[in-house]
Amino acid sequence: MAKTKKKKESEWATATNERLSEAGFRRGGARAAVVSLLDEQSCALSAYEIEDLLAQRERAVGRASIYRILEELDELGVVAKVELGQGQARYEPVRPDHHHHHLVCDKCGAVIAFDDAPLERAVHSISKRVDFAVEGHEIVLHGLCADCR
Amino acid sequence: MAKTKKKKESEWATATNERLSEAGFRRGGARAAVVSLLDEQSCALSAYEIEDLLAQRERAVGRASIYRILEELDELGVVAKVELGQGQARYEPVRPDHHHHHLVCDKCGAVIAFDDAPLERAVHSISKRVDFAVEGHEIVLHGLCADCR
DNA sequence: ATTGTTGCAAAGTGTTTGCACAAAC
DNA sequence: GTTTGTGCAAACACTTTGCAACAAT
Repeated sequence: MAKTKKKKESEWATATNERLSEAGFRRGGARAAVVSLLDEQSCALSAYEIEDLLAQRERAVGRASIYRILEELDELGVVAKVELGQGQARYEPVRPDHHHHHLVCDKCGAVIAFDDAPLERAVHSISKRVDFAVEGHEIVLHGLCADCR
Repeated sequence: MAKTKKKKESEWATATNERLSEAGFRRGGARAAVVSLLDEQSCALSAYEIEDLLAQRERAVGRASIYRILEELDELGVVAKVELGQGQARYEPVRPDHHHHHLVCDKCGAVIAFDDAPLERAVHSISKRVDFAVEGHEIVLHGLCADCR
């Protein structure tokens, strides 16, 4: 029993790898490392955070590759790019049953996820009302987190 | 009767100028031009759009000054800086009675304002529920506008 | 062997900062 | 006359692109 390195892979990583092969991508080491790291995340990471974490824990991946891979994953719809008003983008795995939004602390930059059914309902009902083909939405609440308050 | 240049100034510009004096700012030409331009806007402009419009219509203002002025106005709470996921910030006058959010076209970049009471209610109720001092919120719906669809 | 993938360095874009001069008080 | 405001250019931070080497098929 020697498989020490690989942690169990969740549904997201499995589905993502499947989508990647379907879309004709080859299995590259850098992409595998990014997918594996994202798979462990429940919330959004910035490209720099991904770079640092990969350098420490899995396998160093060049910054350009990280951005390229994240863009591919975003286009495939398996990753969501979110802009939380911090001057940088964040990326998180899309798990259809774990849709959520973010609280951002204006002091320390902490990002906290939350979800809310009435909010989703309100957004859905707006989507039907406007002369606009709504494909997605992003909701950011900002203020001070419990620690900074 | 020679006053050809000055258009009528709305409540927002009046209130903003008042806030500026209260806060100890002097009356500078660049800031006056930015305030006057924003005063005419109902929706958000980027720093570059502001620069271009000022160069054409009112009085050219250096880019650095524009950013500095917008930051001051944002800190005074009379301007809102909104990040719509377009890789640049946008700025709009804060009119308490005209709170709104944005639809962003992913194809042409168009920004359209909308408001919705149930949505605001949902956000307000979340604010009370979370362990976080919510100070503001930003809601962006993205997709395709009527023209691009 | 072919074609996609990766890393490096360079270029790009939006924003901020340092500093000297001009303007407001 | 002192202090703040402004413009320019340089510096910055994040992201994208060009290209040569590498790996997957």
